[in-house]
Order: sequence, then structure tokens, then C-alpha cells
Amino acid sequence: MSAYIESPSPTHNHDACRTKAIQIADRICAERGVQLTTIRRQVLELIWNSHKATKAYDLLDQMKLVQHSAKPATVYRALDFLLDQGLIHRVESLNAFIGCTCSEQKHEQLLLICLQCHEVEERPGKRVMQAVSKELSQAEFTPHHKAIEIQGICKYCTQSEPNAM
Amino acid sequence: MSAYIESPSPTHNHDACRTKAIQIADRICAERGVQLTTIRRQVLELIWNSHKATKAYDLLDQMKLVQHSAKPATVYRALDFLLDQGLIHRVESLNAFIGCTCSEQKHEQLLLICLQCHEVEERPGKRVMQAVSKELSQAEFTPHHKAIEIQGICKYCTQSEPNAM
DNA sequence: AACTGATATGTTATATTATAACAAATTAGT
DNA sequence: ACTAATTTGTTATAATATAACATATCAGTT
Repeated sequence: MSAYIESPSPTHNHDACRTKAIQIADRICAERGVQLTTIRRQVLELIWNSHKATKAYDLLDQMKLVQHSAKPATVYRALDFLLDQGLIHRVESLNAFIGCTCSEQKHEQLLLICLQCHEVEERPGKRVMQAVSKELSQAEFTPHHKAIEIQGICKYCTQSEPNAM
Repeated sequence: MSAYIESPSPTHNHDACRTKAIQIADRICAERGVQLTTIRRQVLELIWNSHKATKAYDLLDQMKLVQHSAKPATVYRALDFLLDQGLIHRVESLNAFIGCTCSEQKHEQLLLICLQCHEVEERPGKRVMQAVSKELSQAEFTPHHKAIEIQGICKYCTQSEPNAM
């Protein structure tokens, strides 16, 4: 059973993609005995509406449509939960959030952030992580959290604008 | 002439370190024909007061002591200039800023952020960068900016708390 | 030295992102 | 049903960052 969600592409079946992500989240939370409550699930679903990173206050605006009482804390608490469970990533360089495509693995990922379409691709980057580990050993540095974020232009945007400028 | 500033350590001569950084900045700005004005210089000096990442509003508070008229824009504009010139780095995961130890090279660096002493070490991490480049080629992704930030415990803090807990 | 265009700064206001603190409601386990 | 833990509601405010426009300063030219 593959629980790995494929990378975003203009042609992928995103309905299936999102559905799968939520199903995985349901199972993970059940296994761990933590509660994927209605609010938390709604926030996760909103995040999974696209592969673009979503801002907390955009989530809040959308939450308010279905839940009039939603406040910043409503969203931030849900985000904290989802981050704790590894179901989403925080994109540090954007102050925004994306669904995690590999919630089950212990994962340290590269995030490729397209400046044009704003989609974020998550990649395991095994070789990169090995090199990082080696570098950290040399530095005698004990890592707790790694954020590797590359901003640029993704392959689809490059292809669709071959003569840009 | 070595323009590379060594990594922070509890024992390094930081007065010399800061002085050198400012001298390099002076020279770089002169060479490029850009103005390291009083305000910009003051902000750079404040940032170089330590190897810890400094928050914009902490800089503002310190600026106000010597320049009563200082406002957020005062600081943010100076920061923008310093970032543009590569004289400082923004630490995305902290919303804070550190002096760049290698302003002259075209540089993509790893930032090692100690959660205990809050010092930030900048490392070239050549192997890591090679691996990243390879990964990006595979992904057909054209990079514009790379942020590689590792939070954890630095070697000095590890040494000074061998029996922590 | 005055002129001029570009650059830098002053100033006010506001947008954006995030957390603290405490009360009320809900849930899970007994 | 009882109780402790968890989750949510609510108000307030902290922390980070930018927009917009007026004024001042600087660099190069007359």
C-alpha cells in the first residue's frame, strides 16, 4: 500500500490526491489515538485544496464561511496540531502551510517553491540529506529541525513560458 | 587577503570580528558605488554586535536610543539594502537577521541555528550545495534563492552541558 | 555656487502574522 | 453520571512588515 502522494503537476487528478491525503490523515490519527476533529479536518482539507502554500489568515477567511465563530486561534491551534502530527509543513520563507505528501515516513524534505505558479513540491532529496548529515557531523551540531527551501521556477512554468521576456 | 570571517565560538575575538565585517562592508559598497549611509551602517553594526540572529524590532529599539526619529521603515529599509548587497542574511525560520561572514563570494550557505545559545553559524556546505544542484536538475527546477536552515544544538552548548537532564 | 534628477529618509497609517489568557464546552475513561 | 483531560470560544494584544506620500540629501552637471 503506497501512502506516498505524487508531486503536483498541472495534469494530476487533484480530487483523488486530496481525498487520499485526508484518508491517510484519518488513519494516522486513529492509529496514534489523537483526534482529527471537525475543525482540524476542515483546516487540513482547505490546505489540501491545492498544492500552493496557504496563509493562516486565508484559511481563517475560508473557515469563517462555514463556521462563523472562527477566530485566529481556531486556525492556529488546528495548524499546531497538524504540524505536530506531521500532516502539514510550515513553509518558513512564505509564512504559509502545505499538506505533507509523506506523513507516514520520518521525513526531512526539500521544498521547491515556484515563484510563478506558487505550487510547492516536496522531495525526499536523500542525497542532499546525507550531505547535510555529514556537514552537521563535521560541525558537531545536533539537528532538531531542518528547513530546506528553494525558491525558483518549476518545470511546468519553464515549459509553458519558453520565450518569456 | 582573507575576507572570510571565522565562525562564532565562545572564545573568538568578537571586537575584531565585527570591525572586520564593517570594513569589508565599507569596501564592498565603495566598489559597487552604493551608499553605506549612517543609518545602514548603524543597523549593520547592531546586527554584528553578536552572532545571534537579531529581530527587526530589537534593532529598532536600539536605533531609537541614538536616533529618536527611527521608525519601522527606517530599519526595514536598511535591512532591505543590506540584504540586497548580501551583507546580511535573513533567517527565515526566526524572522531575524544575521551578518554575513562571506559577503564577497557568491554564496549559498547552510545556517546552523543553536536553540540554546541562539548563535547562528554559517557554513559553505559545498557538498550539500552540489547535492542540491543535482536534485534541482532532476526536478527541472530553476533556483533563484536557497534557504537551508538547521535548528539544533551547537558543539559548544553540547560540550558545556554533557550531563543535561 | 545653483540646478536637477536620483536616492535616501521622515512620517503616518495600516496590513499581516501570531500568541496569551481565561472561560466554556466536549470528549474519553471510569 | 462523574471526572479529568482535551478542545473550542472569546477577547485582547503582541510581533512582524509594508504602503504611500512628503521632505531632505546627495551626485553629477551647468
